[in-house]
Amino acid sequence: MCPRIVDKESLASRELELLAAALSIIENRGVAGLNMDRLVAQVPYSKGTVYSHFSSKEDLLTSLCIQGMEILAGLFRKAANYSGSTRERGLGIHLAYLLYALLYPNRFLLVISAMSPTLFERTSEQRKQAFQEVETALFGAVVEIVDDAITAGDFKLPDHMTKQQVAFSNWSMGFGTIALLAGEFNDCECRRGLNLEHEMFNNVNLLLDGMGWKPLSNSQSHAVALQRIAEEAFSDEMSQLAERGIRLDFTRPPVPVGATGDLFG
Amino acid sequence: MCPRIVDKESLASRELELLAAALSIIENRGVAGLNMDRLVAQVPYSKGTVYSHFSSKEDLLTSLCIQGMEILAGLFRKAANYSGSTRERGLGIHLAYLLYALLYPNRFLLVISAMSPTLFERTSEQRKQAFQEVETALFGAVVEIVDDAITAGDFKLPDHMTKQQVAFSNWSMGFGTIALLAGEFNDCECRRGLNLEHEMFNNVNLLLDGMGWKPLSNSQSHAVALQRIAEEAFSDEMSQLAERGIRLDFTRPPVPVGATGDLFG
DNA sequence: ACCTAAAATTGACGCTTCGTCACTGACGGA
DNA sequence: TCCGTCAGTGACGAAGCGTCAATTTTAGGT
Repeated sequence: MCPRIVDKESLASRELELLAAALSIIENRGVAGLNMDRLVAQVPYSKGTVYSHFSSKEDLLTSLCIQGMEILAGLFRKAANYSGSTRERGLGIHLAYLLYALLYPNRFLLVISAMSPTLFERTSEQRKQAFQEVETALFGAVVEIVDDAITAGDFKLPDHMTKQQVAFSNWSMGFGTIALLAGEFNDCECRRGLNLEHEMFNNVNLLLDGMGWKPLSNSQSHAVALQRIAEEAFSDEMSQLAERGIRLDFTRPPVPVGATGDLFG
Repeated sequence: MCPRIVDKESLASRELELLAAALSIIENRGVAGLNMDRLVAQVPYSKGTVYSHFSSKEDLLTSLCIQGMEILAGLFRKAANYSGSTRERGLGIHLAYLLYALLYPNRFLLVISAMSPTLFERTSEQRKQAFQEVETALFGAVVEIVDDAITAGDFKLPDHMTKQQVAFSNWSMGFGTIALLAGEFNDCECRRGLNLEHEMFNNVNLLLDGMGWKPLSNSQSHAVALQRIAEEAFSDEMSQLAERGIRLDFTRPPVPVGATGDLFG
């Protein structure tokens, strides 16, 4: 009359195990290479058990997505806690986003997939809600910095815009830049010569200047500030990147000229 | 020794027929609802014939994507030919992008899907090349306007940036804004109260101001200019939208306040 | 120690969908 | 009339998803 107790803890850890296995499959064989049979084969549980955690393959992918956004939230927190001007902290948020995309490219691509209804409409309601919660948390961190900037007088809300809208324009720019440049799969002529970290901060600084977020950009000064944030707030992430042969140096002159110069005249 | 002649023309028109059928399935039952058997059932050709046009389902989707980008290229041309200041023509490009996303939401979502390797890595080489060609054409149209702006003296290339990079930052902002707001599927709290057309031009004007593209923004004046471009260069598209109950009015005050105000303080 | 019943787990199976390939038949020349 | 070629066909094999009847495990109750 008193059957097995559902041990919440080991249940959660098993879910992590499943997610880790799924991610490793994706890393080895691409998202298309992930299928439930393969996952089951790689893990000491049966299909039924896997399906007791995730209502569908898409639910699993969304879950992986959420996990990634939680990592990103941690990075955002580091940026928000950085002691510097509000503009520097704003740059820090974008740096966090950039580091996330470079450290976990597969996870970033999953977010893009999650925008297509195909994926999202087949995830469980519960999971969708979790997704929105992390998203709100991420967004909230940005709004907070905008708020601080207003309080500090570094920045005045543009006409007819709310804090939320300002945060959103930053999000749009960050997301758009990374989405278009992430994934080497698509090395179209248009993008030849473009370099993710440089375009990211070119774009963001133009935007922040446009909204009058002080101190305004003198590319060189911002490059130096950025480099310091990277070293001080994100030393771990920077060295993880370095281990993979990716060395970010924001003080270096922007683009290795060539290749692109002639294309568009 | 002289078997059936491959009539290039009817071959091309059959391809259009297939694409139209595929799109109508997507419109009725979503991307997930599109499958090759259903397509074959809806069309007076057999599976084998369909597969002689498209090497895989993904190849078909990419093809649909390309077709959409060609439509977009047409809209870009209208914007580029508009007789007004270079900044107005720049706004026109973004307006074209917006109209495209509103008139053909399914096609826009396909572009997003196309960013995920899952889709792209399974399309034929030939199709990939076609994709890059349209993309380059689209991008070229933007670069051209940037060039005109420099020539006209409306705008000075920011330090260390090329025309290509400036065009790219516009693309990032436009794409990011639409991608995050398109698709009602994802109506997270963060986005409540945000309105695609207003955010689009808030964001773009901030960016253009940031790069010093004259005349600088006085939101009201730009709103009026935008409204005129919409009416003069895109009257067809505007009325198509109106038919579907979507009335764009850029001179209206930005956001129906409420809902969002309290959420982030 | 043994019984019992609910919960947890299993994996074979049914179903959908993709893409192929052996076949058909239409057509023009010999 | 016969032949060779090739567009077109659709039945079929392979692969993957998700289910559910059967089995095992667990922890009180006796």
